[in-house]
Amino acid sequence: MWRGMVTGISMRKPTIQDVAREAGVGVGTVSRVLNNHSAVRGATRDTVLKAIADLDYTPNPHARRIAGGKSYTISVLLPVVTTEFYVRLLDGLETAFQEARYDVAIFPLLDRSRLERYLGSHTLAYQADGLVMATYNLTQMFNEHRLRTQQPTVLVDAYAEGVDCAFMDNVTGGKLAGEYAATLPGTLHAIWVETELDQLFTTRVFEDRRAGFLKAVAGAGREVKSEHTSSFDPLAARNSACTLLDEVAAGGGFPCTVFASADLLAGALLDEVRARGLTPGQDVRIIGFDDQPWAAARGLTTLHQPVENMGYEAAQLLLSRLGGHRGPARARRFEPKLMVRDTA
Amino acid sequence: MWRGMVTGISMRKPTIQDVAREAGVGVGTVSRVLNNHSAVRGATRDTVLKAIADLDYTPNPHARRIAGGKSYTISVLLPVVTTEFYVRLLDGLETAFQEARYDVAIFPLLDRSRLERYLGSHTLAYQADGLVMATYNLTQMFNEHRLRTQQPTVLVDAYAEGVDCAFMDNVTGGKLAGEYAATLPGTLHAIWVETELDQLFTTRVFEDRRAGFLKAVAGAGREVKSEHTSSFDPLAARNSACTLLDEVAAGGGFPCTVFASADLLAGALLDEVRARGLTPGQDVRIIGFDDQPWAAARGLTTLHQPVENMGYEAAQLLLSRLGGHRGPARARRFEPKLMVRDTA
DNA sequence: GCGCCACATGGAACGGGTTCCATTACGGCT
DNA sequence: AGCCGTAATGGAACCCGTTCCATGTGGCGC
Repeated sequence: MWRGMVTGISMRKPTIQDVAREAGVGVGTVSRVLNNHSAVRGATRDTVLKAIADLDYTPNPHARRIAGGKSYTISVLLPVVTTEFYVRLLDGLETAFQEARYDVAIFPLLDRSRLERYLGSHTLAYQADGLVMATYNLTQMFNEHRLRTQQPTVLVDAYAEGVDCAFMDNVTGGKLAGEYAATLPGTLHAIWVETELDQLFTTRVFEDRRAGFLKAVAGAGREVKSEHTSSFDPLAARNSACTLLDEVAAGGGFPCTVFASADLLAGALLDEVRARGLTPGQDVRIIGFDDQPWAAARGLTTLHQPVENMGYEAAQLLLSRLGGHRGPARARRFEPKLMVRDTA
Repeated sequence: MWRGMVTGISMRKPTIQDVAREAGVGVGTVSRVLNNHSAVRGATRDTVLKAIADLDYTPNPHARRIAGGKSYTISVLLPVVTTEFYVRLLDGLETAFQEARYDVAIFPLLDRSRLERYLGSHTLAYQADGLVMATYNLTQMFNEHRLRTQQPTVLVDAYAEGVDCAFMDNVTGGKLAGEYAATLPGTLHAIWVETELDQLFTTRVFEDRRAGFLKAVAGAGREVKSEHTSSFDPLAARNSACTLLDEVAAGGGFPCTVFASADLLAGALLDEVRARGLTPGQDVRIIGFDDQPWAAARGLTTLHQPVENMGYEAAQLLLSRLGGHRGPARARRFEPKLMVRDTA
């Protein structure tokens, strides 16, 4: 039920017929304008656009779907929607799909059973025209699903042969941190996140950051004095910060430089450094990773990941397939960027 | 594009026409069977259902929407989707709506700007046939939205005059905790969660639990020796546990009974009790609140909230409005249930 | 046996887009 | 001026359920 905004009088929601009549053209022309099927004269297009604006017309998405025989919907499968990373990823994805007049349906599937329920379900899986999967390793079930549905698919934050992918180059990220750290005075240290091994997700992130970091440091002729680990949780992060600082104090003392491979770790370290009356960026130089929203405010030197951009480009890969593009699988690699601020 | 499962040969997805032909009836009859419009003879219904099964037919939701002139979609607005509480709430909501052949669109809107963007948006807001709002306080904007769209609305985990509501009775929850705690030996203590005052959300939860608890304890002729607060975060919870235990040790000593008004607090307390070599359920009796998934495993005595049930009933309230029910706003109250386990 | 009514059923019209074919308009060429 | 080809355009047919009206059926009462 639609009601006119101004008058409050009940009136039908305008249809493409109304627009066509208002603009003095045929419905086909209006449809062509809406979908950018370019065979429309400029003047005609303007008339139509004016009529659309005048009537405050919005095309009915359901009618479009049934007429077009497509759902104009993309399924996005990801572990959770509330972390910084996925919020930004969705931002990029949604921007791109919106431009192309596709809807996005988001499925937060945190465990294998939910993922498999999705992949096995007719109703859900057949509904979409395309599939975006973030951070998942490809299971056997996925391959069956893909074969069955023939759905164009793109992987984000993951890599596999034979599928379009967009992923962050964490090795380069670690390398950038390492190269910069090698130029700083004092002993070198690192804290890594130890991820519980879940086959379901791509968990090479921290291994990659580590590989890049160690290689770069070694390449600069320096050595890493100590490496620590922590789980991804504030309490554990604070503990590992304590351990590290105790060790440095007991050893050669300050200054030192620490690559904290996630901003969560870097933040906890920063807290502990301050709590001990030490000066960040002087006694203890800290390089984080992620560029969380608070990082700039707290002056944290860290690696910024172009996550929105990655999402946008992933969507483009999928859209090109939906537009009929054939050819071998493509992979897009994205590089983090070092943001030098106060802490290092 | 739909492909037959068995043969792999490309074939059209079956339509209601196909079903009608297969069953030897008219399309109207098939539609009536699908929608339980009861004026169908039992035998005919069976024939139709068999045809549906044989053809593996699923109705096209988009066609249904455009033909029915409704979206058959309910918008669910909530702060986040990943916490235990909302996962369970959604479970109940989705069960009920699925039974009624309604789809659910979930909008996690954590801040005011996003909520207002939703409420102000034509496209989003008009799309749905009904609205479920969880945990939000009603803003001016909501009232305008409701007036404009005339959408049936139900509030969950919140209460307001003039709107259908379903909410958890935290006062009774606190009362149950208090009554039980009053029967236990030793001094009585409590830890409350201090919520930052956000006008956007209903944050009376802990006030209500406190009111119920204090009243019940007083009613049993006992007194609360000390009350503590903590923010909702593991680190702070652990700290407040330390403070409390220190205080008890310095005072009359053990045993004592603690009502930790959220399982997060109770868990941290349990950790600290164990860390100090004390025996939970003996030296320190702990009553939590929430019945998190791990609570049973760790033997935590706590209050279980029938959250799924609340979601289900909230959906029923909305569905009855969608079915044309008139009449004054109704409120459904749900009571937590005490789960006595090892810790108290 | 006849008339009625309630119930059951078939199917046309409809809803709002997309697609495609037939038609028109127009610029360019002889 | 006359002809042609192409770009632009109108609109019918179509997509797939729902709804509603007209038709058909059976049972019941007299």
